[in-house]
Amino acid sequence: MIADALSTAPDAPTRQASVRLGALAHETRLTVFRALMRAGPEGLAAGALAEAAQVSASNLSSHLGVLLGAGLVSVRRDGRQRIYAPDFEAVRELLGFLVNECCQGAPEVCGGLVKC
Amino acid sequence: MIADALSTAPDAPTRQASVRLGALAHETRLTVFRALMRAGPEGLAAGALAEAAQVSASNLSSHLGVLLGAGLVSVRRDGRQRIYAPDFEAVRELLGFLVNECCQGAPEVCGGLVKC
DNA sequence: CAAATATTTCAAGAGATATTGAAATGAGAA
DNA sequence: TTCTCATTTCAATATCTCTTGAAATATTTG
Repeated sequence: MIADALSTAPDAPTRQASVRLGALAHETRLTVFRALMRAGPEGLAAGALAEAAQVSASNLSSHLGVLLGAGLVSVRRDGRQRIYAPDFEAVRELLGFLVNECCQGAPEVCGGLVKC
Repeated sequence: MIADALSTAPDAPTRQASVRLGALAHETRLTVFRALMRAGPEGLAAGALAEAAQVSASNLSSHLGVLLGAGLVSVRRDGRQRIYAPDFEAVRELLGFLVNECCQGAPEVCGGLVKC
């Protein structure tokens, strides 16, 4: 599909949002993602995440690949471990997309949501 | 699995959030959901949604079933059409879950997000 | 260098989801 | 009643996604 001027392909933000939502739409990945958000920019090693989520290293690794592919996390190497950290900008984008969607129809849905 | 005191099954909110995220994690469904949010409580007929998302009636119907199963939308019958409407309470719950997760690690991610 | 550690990659099988088109259902209109 | 319209249900197929375990890779330590 080189040029699809006549098709109704969803726009890029919608596509990206659905990829990111899909990345979070798995209990193991959501658990891992929550742990990373709690950990903050420092991040956590893959091993620590495997333990937190109670899954095998290889299973975890494939889930981390999905989160990475969605751009929700990043990795860096530290010695023999790999440290994963949340990508806050991506999270902000995703939340912004959802909030904007919901506010269009119902501002009251969002009001009072952010109580940081 | 009647009693899983020793297992590390994710808690109910996490499970519910992952089901709802999964329901939104599809371009057709996300498009449909956006249209419903924009339409507001009045909702939209299945036919209108099929046209908006450019998919067949039967394909749309199965996607609506997923959104319904996740509790993100409700249906009512009006003559021979079925009108779908967003469930704002469910949306609020989901956004609240995400925002709380992200605020735990990084309050600044959420700040200034709600500009309704 | 050899051993140990942390993690990823790969391949295979299982399971879940998506897409189609045809048939069924349930109104309302003629 | 019979026709048409709006929508769902069903069954079949196709396509992803998950999970596993074994093997590969990279890095530090002895």
